Amino acid sequence: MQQLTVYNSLSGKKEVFTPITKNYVGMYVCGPTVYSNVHLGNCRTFISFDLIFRYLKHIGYKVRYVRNITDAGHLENDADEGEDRIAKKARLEAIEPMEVVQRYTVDFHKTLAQFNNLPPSIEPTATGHIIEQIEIIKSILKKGFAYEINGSVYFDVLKYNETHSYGKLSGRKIEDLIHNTRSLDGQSDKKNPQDFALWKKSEPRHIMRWPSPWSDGFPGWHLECTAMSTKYLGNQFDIHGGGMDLKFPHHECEIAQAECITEHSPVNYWLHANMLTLNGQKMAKSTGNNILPEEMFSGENSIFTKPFSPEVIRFFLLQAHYRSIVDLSEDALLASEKGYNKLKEGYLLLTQLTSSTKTEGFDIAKWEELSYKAMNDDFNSPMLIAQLFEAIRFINSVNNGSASISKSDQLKLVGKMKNFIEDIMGISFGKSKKSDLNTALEGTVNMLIDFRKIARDNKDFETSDRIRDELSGLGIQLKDEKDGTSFSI
RNA sequence: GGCAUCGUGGCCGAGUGGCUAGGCAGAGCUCUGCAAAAGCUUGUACAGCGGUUCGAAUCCGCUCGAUGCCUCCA
Repeated sequence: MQQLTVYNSLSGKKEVFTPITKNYVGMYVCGPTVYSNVHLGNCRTFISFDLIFRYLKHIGYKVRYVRNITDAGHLENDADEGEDRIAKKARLEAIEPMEVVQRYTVDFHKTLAQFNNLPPSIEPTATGHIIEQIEIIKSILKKGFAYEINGSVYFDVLKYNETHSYGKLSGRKIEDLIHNTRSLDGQSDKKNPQDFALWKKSEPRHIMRWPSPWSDGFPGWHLECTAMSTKYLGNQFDIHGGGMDLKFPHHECEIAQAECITEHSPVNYWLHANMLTLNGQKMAKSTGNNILPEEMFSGENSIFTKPFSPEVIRFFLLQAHYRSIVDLSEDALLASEKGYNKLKEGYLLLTQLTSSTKTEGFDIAKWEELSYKAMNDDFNSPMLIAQLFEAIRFINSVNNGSASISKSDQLKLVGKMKNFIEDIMGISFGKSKKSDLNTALEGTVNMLIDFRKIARDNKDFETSDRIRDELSGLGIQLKDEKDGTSFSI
């Protein structure tokens, strides 16, 4: 087995992946803020890391995958004017904050399940780790890298930068930050605009609040990920992932928070999934440039002329590398849908192939090697898909009689294809699988095929075409092959 | 303005210093009663301009363009 290499955002290079503890991987991925329905752009990131999680497990690692739920602590504007996002939404809808959290957490889980994502090993919530966050703030204060003003605590970026390097993940220099950080009007307690909140004192109207040594308030956003990742994965762990848009300032701040206490890098490999765009622009909750998965599945949206299934969308996303920007367009989805169907047909055909004494026209060992090579090269799913289509071409050739496969190779290939398609890529073929047809309906279609054959033998093409066309209208496609007629849905 | 990433054939999208990515669409052929499906054949693409090199789309520089981040964001 070749070595796995991953692109580390911290070094800007592909590096050989070596876990801290042999055979074990600790992976933390920043989860969603649950104040609205998860949109398709959010899903892309989680599908990307689902691929990574699945592959790490497949090649034998025991993976602890931690993905948080942010249910408190997101500042909406600049710190001092900010209010908790969850709380604001709750007030607008006159319900409890935790009701908002519950509703959108359920939506999040349901949506990811539709995309066939595996659940993470641990899914901690920010509100469940207030105590841990307070402890970290105490440590940072003790180290002298934070200061308290009016009940709020801020991280002192300039002070930290004197002995550490703030900006090493995103390639920023502190001077540029000082020069470029927008200073909003209003009475900020912060010493410097680039400082960030560790603890915020709640205003009286604020519903979500917890007691702390400094004030009744709530923790800063960056802190929760530090608290939850280190609690479950240790002060130093293997992989930290998230969307590209979190690189700065969120992940940069996480590094600062952890390093100023432990004096070593908290994360060995930083992995960032790139954005999904719509009309060439990043999808975002705030701008309204987004589409919900449910709107894609149902077709009830103003962007696409037809619905697309979760399986097709997942396949579409995996056809691009996780580090490239993908633009959502009807043409691209349509092409993927056809490709997905071709893959499905070939995959289902494989088990039904008539085997020969030996395999000709395909080198399964070489094919398998190239397939793993693709995934070992920074999880290159598009290249793996290209390999899958090589196998599909071979399967179709066997079906046509221009290639052959032995019984043992057939069994072997079935297993490998299942590994790559279902286990690693998480692609399923949903309800349209022919085996899911109930036997009565399948028998009926086969009966119609028999009648059509009789008609064709009698050169009654009017009848035979009518059977074919009407079945086609019902979504059942007949395929005349050398030794009879088969069908697919 | 600063930082970062990217710019590949009709569309989507990998990739490497010299060897076919793949999918969709198109063309021709085979098969077929006709189709569809499938198979075979077919596309001299790598933003522009310089430079390094025996050789660059792949390395370097510049120009142009796009996107992301610099404020919450997957």
